[in-house]
Order: sequence, then structure tokens, then C-alpha cells
Amino acid sequence: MIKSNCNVFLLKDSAIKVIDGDRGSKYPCADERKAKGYCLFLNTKNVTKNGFIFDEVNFISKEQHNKMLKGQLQKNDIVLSTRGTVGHLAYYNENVPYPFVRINSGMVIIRNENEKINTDFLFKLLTSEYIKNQIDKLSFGSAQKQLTVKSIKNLKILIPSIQIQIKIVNIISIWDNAIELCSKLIDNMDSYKTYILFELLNMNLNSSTLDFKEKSLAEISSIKGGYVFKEEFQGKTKGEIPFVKINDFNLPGNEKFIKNTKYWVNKDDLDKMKAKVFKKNSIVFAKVGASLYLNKRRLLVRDTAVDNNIICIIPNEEFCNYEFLYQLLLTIDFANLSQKSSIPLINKRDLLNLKFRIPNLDMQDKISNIFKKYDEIIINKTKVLQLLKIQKNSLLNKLIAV
DNA sequence: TAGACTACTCGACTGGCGCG
DNA sequence: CGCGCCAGTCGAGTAGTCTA
Repeated sequence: MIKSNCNVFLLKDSAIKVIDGDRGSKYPCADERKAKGYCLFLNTKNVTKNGFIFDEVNFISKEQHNKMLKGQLQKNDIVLSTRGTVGHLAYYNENVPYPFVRINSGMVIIRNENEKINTDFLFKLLTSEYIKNQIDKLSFGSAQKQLTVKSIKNLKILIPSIQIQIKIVNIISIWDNAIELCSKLIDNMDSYKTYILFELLNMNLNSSTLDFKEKSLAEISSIKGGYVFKEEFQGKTKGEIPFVKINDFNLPGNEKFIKNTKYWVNKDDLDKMKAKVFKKNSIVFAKVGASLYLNKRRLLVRDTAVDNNIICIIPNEEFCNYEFLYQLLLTIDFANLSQKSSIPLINKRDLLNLKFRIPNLDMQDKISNIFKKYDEIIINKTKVLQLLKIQKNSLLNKLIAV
């Protein structure tokens, strides 16, 4: 759209400043950053591929803030990550609730001082493939990617007339708004589900008409660990049996059910590894390493082999509906069960002793049907969200038309 | 031999050194 | 003093050994 009637500039020739943070002697050390304080001190977790995220925030005091020189954000500044994960962008506009914000040593500020460039447009342009490709070429370092201020100043930008800039911003904003709404909807649905389940399971027994009985996990299921997946058997991307590893939990489509795995094996491989398959409707999750803090649970949809870093719960259908047990397990924070050693670990004994209050099978069916529908809606909304993001990027690239 | 546990790799991230 | 760079640390995941 804009290629034919726009000008190409270097960032440094366009009255756009690239400002590094203060990394001198006044740079705050780790114990000077607190959960509360005067000035938000950004870390790389705050500047993500989806813009600012403020789940974990660090602050410095007013005194420290005043001592430091460069690196304070002004409204409408753009933040670019330059070390480790390079190329993440975030926009410090009126939606950010912190009045005083500083960048850390792994970021720069991009400040637009050109009246002929709309800053909203500049931000959208910087997030396009056109700029991403340049950043990929400019970043260096094998162990750790880096971008220097000098190279950022040499980024090429395409600037159409201000009217066209505003048109592009308006079009892309429709997608941005839809993406934001969809994300909020998914978050709210997730928290509401957790709340309802928690309330249900903690109802006062005396006032409840539901017939709850306290049972241990040992009474309603059996528990078994997975098998060592020797390297020599890894590599097949097709086969008779999927072999699930922790990483597979994160594959698209595996949000609740293990539908895809990176590696597959055949029966012969399993025999050689002395491994056995786990049945459909078994519940799997991480048993070792920091990944168990992520509290991800998944359901098997077919006979599946399981890695030894995963533990598998096989529901006893006489007492317990697998969907109900899956939902129950989602309410448990395994951080509380983990052994307090250098590496988090949960063992079978602790799991077997876990106590739950569960209703009869008929009621379990009814409850789990409600949650199943709820999960389906959340998974569908997640697919819509992914699609919106793809559409937005493709549209942006078409509008920038490189 | 199943389950528990340890040791390790790899890559991301952070703090701050040191050269110009 | 500023900026580029490097080394240490941490987090996530993996593969193998130990032991009851």
C-alpha cells in the first residue's frame, strides 16, 4: 500500500532518538529493587513480544531514581529490548498505569520527535516483518543476541504521508482491540472457572445437598511414572505410538489433550526401552524440575508412551470420572507438595495421600460436563485469538507492503 | 524393576567490567 | 562517563543412576 508513495529514511535521520539507559555507577543492584516503590524499573519480563506485561514488577526508591541520569520513559516512548531476547517492543502510552518508569540495561528508548511521524504508526511499523527482518540481520552474538544503539539508529523506516499513517493505524487498531478483548475474555473465563470449582469443592457439607465423601488419590486412581526415553530412540516424527515429553505440553492443540507429540515410536522400540503405554483418559503432568511449578495438566487421548520426567494418574472409573479428576487436579498447586531441595520434585507417596472431597459418580458426570463445555469455549477462544494475531500481522505486512 | 532422585545441558537473563 | 561486551546465574527441561 505505501511502498509506491512513501520515503525511506534511516531512524537517525528522522528526528527519532535512540536512548540507552543509565548503566553507570548509579545502576541499582538487585537488592535495591523492591516490590513497591516510586519508580518502576523495567526488566525483560515486562517487555514481551506482546508488549508490556506487568505480572512481576520491581521498583526503585525516589532517591535512587533522582540519582540516575538517562533512561526514564516519557509518554509515547517506545521500548525495544536489546539483549538476550532482542526485538521485543512495548509502547508507553496512556494505558500504562505507572507515572515513573525506567529501562534496565537490556533495553533502549525510541523517542519520536518528528512532527511528520505519528508515534502510533511508528510503533506499528516497528512491530512489522519489515523491521523484524532488519533486526534479525543486525543482531549478533551466538550465546546471547545483542543489538547496539548504533545499529538501531541505522534501521530503515518507510514513512508515508501523515494521512496514510493515520489510516493504517486506524485499520490495525481494529485488530488490536479485538485481540485485547479476546485475551481479557479468556483470562476472565479461566479465573471464573477456577473460582466456581473452588467454591463447589469447599462448600459447607452441612448446608449442602450434595453427598461429598473424602477420598485420597490412592482410593480413586493409580499413579505411575513414565519411562526413560533413550536418545537413540528419539527422532521418528511418525510411528505407531506417540511419546510425550514435557515440551510437548506447549505444542499448539495440546492445551488440554495431548493430540500431538514431537516424537513417535513403534512397539519394538518400546520393548527395547522396557516401556509401557498409558491408556486414553490418563492425566499427565511434570514431576521434576521447575516445570512442575507451572501446574500444567494434560489428558491422553490414545495409548501414549510417557517420559520419565512425567507422572501419570490413571483414574479408577469405578469411583471417579476422568474429566472430574482432571478438573480437581487443576485446583492443586504442586509447589506446595514439592520437596524443598535444590530442584523441585514430587513423589508418588505425597500424591497418593492427597485428599479430595468428591460427590457420587452421577454428580461428577454432571459437574464435569459443565466444566468440559467451559474448557471447549476457552480452547475455541484461544484459537480465535491466535487467528486474530496472524491476521493482524499479515494485514500489517500488506499495508507496509515491502 | 519401578520409582526416586541427581547431574547435567542449554539458553535466557542480569550485573557490571573495562576500554575508548 | 558511556557503551559494548563478557561472565556468572537462573530457569526449564533431559537423561541417566541409585536403591528399596
